[in-house]
Amino acid sequence: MDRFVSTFTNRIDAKGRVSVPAPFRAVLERDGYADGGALGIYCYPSLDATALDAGGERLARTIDALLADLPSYSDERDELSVALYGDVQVLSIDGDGRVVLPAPLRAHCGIVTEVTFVGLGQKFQIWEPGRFDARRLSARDKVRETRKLLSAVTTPDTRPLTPASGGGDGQV
Amino acid sequence: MDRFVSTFTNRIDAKGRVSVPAPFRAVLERDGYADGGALGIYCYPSLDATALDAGGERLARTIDALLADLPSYSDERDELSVALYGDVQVLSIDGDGRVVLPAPLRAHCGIVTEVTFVGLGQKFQIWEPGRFDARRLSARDKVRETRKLLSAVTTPDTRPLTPASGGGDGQV
DNA sequence: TCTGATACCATGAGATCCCATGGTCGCCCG
DNA sequence: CGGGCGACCATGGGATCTCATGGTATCAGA
Repeated sequence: MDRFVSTFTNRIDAKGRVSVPAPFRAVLERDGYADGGALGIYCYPSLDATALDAGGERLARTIDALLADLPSYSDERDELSVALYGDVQVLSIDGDGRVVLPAPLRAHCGIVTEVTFVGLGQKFQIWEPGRFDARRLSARDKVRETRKLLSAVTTPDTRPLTPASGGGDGQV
Repeated sequence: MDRFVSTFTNRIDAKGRVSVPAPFRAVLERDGYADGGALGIYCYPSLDATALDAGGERLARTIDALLADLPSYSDERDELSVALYGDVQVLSIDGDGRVVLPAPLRAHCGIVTEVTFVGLGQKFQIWEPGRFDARRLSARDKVRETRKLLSAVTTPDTRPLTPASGGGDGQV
């Protein structure tokens, strides 16, 4: 399976366009087409970070799967759908491999002139470079602490240790 | 599969016309024709929310399927039929991609000059922008609450290793 | 004839596409 | 081993087209 891996920082132009890193585009192409025939990415504000979450068709299917379990015509389902689909934007990738980041999404992460793409395996995130730096540092510390904790205590509670990941993240 | 995704706010004119967002129209076109050859949408007041539910042919078939499960001539089925079919209107889309929202439907959601279209995957909803804002916030909170539950249930497989990422955050 | 509704037309702003440029990396040939 | 050639990729700008929105004309029913 192809994954989104490593980080790239690209410049945003006056029209709000950014090049999606070529390796990410390659993954998206295998992943399916998110924009009715053309290549595109699903993108939405992260719930607990000042960043955007993004991915391809597979990400969308994950959301489908979440909602499929809930009964049709329940208010609960509608409400979750609002958050899961209502906040999502489909950014279509143009012939040059770029997407337009709409102003509201940029505002959510404080993006001005540069954006950092961060591979997270199944999906990737979009950050303002400065904020991501800070995040990265604090996350490293956290991972170290956690590791000590885990090795000290014999029973790792809930979740398997994944070296680079600080928490149980990963699917929508 | 095509989904209704993201939100759009459009202006309503003196005749009660609104443009259906172009991406939604694209989905409807693939979805089938709801108005005997011309493009149209099924639309009815939401059961639980001050909004309208709307969709194309697929939505209609979903309702059919729902009713088919209930025993014929049962009270429950009759009630549900009335609730689901009784208030349904077929709004036909004109050559410019607009529909006319009848006054009763507008009244149900408190719509005056602007309407917000919210993609919910299989269907979409029509809101008065102000009321939708509130709904959106509560929906986001709800997802936050439900998230652990969801990820516990739905974690497929794939916890890919993400070398470059420090942040173990960022799911939905 | 009057009224309400539907279809047709016009326009401006925003988004999309296409082409051009510069820089970097890898490869091949000298 | 070094130099040069070519491909790929990020970036900028200009032209074109789509879309939302307002207005006018046409039609049917009352």
